[in-house]
Formats: sequence, structure tokens, C-alpha cells
Amino acid sequence: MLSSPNSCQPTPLPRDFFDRHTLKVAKDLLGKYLLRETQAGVIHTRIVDVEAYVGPDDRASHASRGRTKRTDIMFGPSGFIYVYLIYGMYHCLNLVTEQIDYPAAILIRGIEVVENGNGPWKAPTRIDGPGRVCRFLDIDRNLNGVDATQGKLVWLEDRGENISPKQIQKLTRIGVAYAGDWAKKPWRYSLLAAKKSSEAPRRRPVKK
DNA sequence: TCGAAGATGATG
DNA sequence: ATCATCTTCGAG
Repeated sequence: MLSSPNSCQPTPLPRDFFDRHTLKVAKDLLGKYLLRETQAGVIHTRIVDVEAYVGPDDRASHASRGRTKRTDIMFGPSGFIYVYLIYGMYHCLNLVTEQIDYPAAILIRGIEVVENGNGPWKAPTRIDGPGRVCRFLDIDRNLNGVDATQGKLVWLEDRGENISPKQIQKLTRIGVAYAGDWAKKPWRYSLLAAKKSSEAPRRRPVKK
């Protein structure tokens, strides 16, 4: 337990946290809190499902095709976010890990909503799927490259939750069947087991 | 409840 | 052409 009674000022996870082997970081992200600052307040969520994309040889990773304009951020320092558009309509949120020039990142695939800012929308308890996560948190490519260690816009917090390895389900990554042997890597980590979510309502953009 | 298929645009 | 996805729709 680390929250001192008077600490109103949250401490974002520092770069050191992300600057480690990606599989370790991925496991450690489970049970951590993902915070998103919007105009309507700060949304508090808890991470329950992630996927690791590790290094230049991981054929499931965007970085396996080399350093491009899009993947540049993955080759940079850890602790930044990588946001990309997928299937023309959805965004995916990733956290960059490991050292400079080693491309690796962790996809946030599922969250639980702990506190939902002051928004008028109804909060579902759990959101499954990276596209839904981004839609709910109002994250798109404008946030690509944001430093997630600064406690602004997007950041993470440790609230002293201890996740035992037994709570972590290792699965294969989704949607990467093209990646040959790399598709078989059990690099998706999911927290057991909670309840099945009811449909996550779509966040309506503010009408102008 | 489940599977199939369409939407939709950046990417290399 | 493909894609680190989600929704809708129809069948059962």
C-alpha cells in the first residue's frame, strides 16, 4: 500500500518501468491504472489485457518491416505511446518499451473503467478490444508520440495492487495469423477472469 | 449465441 | 492487397 492519505498528486510510472524486457513490462502492466485526461475530466481505468510486440524479428510487429515513418516511435525511448489507425476506423494504443533502437511495444487490449471523469456517457465496467479502448478513451493518432511518464493526457499509475502469476492467462496474440511461428508466441496476457462485459456503449462525440 | 461479411483508409 | 478491429445481420 503506497497511497499516502494526503497524496492528491499522482505519480506516473517512470521511464524505468518501461525500459525493461517487454514481456516483463507487459505482465507488470496488468492491474496497473491507465489514466486519460480529457476535457470532461480524468478517466481512471485498470489494465486487464495486453499484447507484447517484441523486437525487429517479431513478424507480428509493425516494426518487423523496418523503421518507417509510422513505426519510428517504436524505435525511440520507452514510455511513449504509439497510436495507429487500423482497418480504416479504429485506433490502437500501445506503450513503447525497451531501449532506444530496439523496437517493442505493448498493445492495450482490455481495461476496466474505475472512474469516468464527468462525462455524460454511461460507464461500462469493462472494455474489451483495442479499438473500443481507444474509442472510449478518446485516443487517436493525434496522441501518437505522447510521453506517458509526465502525468498529462495519458499516463499510468501503480496503486499497490499485487498480481500473482496465477492470475495471468497467457494466450496467443489476436489477428496475427500471417506471422508464421511468431503467431504462436503466448504473448497476450490477460487477467483472470472477472465477468463477461455487457456491451460497451459507444462514446458519442460531443455534438456541435 | 454465433459466424459471416462489410466498413474504411493508412500502409509499404 | 493487406490489416495488432468492430458492428450488424441473419440463422438457429
